[in-house]
Amino acid sequence: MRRPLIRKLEKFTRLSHADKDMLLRIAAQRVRRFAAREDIIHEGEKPEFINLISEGWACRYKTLEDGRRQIIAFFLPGDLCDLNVFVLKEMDHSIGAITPVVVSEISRTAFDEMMIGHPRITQALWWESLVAAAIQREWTVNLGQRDALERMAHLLCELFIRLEAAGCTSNSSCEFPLTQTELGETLGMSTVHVNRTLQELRASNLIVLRDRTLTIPNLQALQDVALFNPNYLHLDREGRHLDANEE
Amino acid sequence: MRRPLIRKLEKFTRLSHADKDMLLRIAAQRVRRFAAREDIIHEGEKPEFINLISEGWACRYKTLEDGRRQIIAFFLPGDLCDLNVFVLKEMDHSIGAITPVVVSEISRTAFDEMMIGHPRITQALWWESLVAAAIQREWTVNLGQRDALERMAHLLCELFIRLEAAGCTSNSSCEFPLTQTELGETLGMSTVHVNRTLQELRASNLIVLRDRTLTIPNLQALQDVALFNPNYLHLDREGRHLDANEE
DNA sequence: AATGGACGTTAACATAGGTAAGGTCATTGC
DNA sequence: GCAATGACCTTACCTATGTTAACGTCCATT
Repeated sequence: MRRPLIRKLEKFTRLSHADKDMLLRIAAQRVRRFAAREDIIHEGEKPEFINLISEGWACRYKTLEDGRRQIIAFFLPGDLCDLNVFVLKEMDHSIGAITPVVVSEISRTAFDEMMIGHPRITQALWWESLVAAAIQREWTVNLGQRDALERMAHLLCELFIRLEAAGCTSNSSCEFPLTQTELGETLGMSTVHVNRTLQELRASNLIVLRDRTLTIPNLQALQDVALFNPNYLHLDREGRHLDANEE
Repeated sequence: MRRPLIRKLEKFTRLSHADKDMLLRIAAQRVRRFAAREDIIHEGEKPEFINLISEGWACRYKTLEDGRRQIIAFFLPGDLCDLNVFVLKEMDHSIGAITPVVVSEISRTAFDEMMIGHPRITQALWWESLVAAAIQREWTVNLGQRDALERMAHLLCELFIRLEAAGCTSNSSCEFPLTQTELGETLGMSTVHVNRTLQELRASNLIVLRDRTLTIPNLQALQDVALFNPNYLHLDREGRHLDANEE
């Protein structure tokens, strides 16, 4: 097992054996599987669990009355849905599987237990949720200011770096299950223009994308095209905040 | 004093006198004033406090290397910056005043104290931060899927309803200090097109905007143009989650 | 009263990106 | 084997929005 969550959290802080055991135990408690394209939670439902994506890709999305769909976020292996979601009465959006997905449901009690007994995990989870918020903000910038080519390049950089943090890349390649339609729904552009844009990135040798595999031969070059600044992912380990709970 | 934070939190839950006193006391501890256009926090700084906007409007924003600026969020009276911000090493964006602004700085200790002694407040603050996240998601939808007219209408609906929750409206009017440039930086469009779009909304009698005052004669009509669904603001009091901490 | 800046407005023109339509290729089911 | 489907790709055409450049108004400053 690749344990993407642990792998990712360790980008931020060191976890003890007890911490890691706890995380593994919680992730094993209630496991559910979903087929590709299936909804994990529907808009309007009352959330009962925090969902942890253990395997596969999922997304948040919202659909307007007239059918337009916007993908709001991607969940990659090791990603969690909102920690505090219990506070809300109902979901204002849906979460759907992109590939076949394995999800661990974390109950409120299990979560509270963990918060009390494992301050290191708690802090790491807050970090992870702040990073998720930072990503959402960066998407706002992406949609508001960047043109199609920059936007696409930016998304690819972000996904690649996040996959790397979860241990889901090898060299300069990763699995890339998104269809051009989904890319369009993410970046606010038509599939036709997604296609044009991908062609352009291919022609400049910035990406190789074939058979659901993405290769980025020169990440820095792609970042330059995208005006990509990775600071919002807060991945530098120095960022951790050492406090009295230090073991 | 209008106490916009208390007013807003009471949209979600009932607060005891002790709760309200606590909030007032914390808000009075460290007060700072900023001039219009002044930065409250710069990208790159280490955040030391949670900022509460007591009076005036502020915004989060990010600037790309080449100067393009995107406003990522607005802070209206009663709004808080990220609760958990202490966890991060440095700000990945800036916060700037739009109007002259009064800010209460909340220290980590004050915040922790409050979390321990006032579970009702704690819960209400988590609610407020989940709503902020929901707003950010809705902005993603706005920028990704809606055209200029819908986008503008949507923003105006959201701001008006949020101001209402903070007690900053009278009838169908509110102060509206944003310049057309700032609207453009928010909605990802040129100032010229902002102007065209506002003209169009005026011509349809959907808004009156003059002398920094916005009037929305028929909010429902504006919502219809915007495909605006207020559920993401989670303002219905029934939404509160009553748990063992009930007093 | 003159100057300058911030903001709003308008017009003429340019273009990024949308729409519609249709084609290829692989996969699946009958 | 053939129809149906879904992903991808392409072309031709069209439009929403950007760009540039004027110009007007209102204030604050001198």
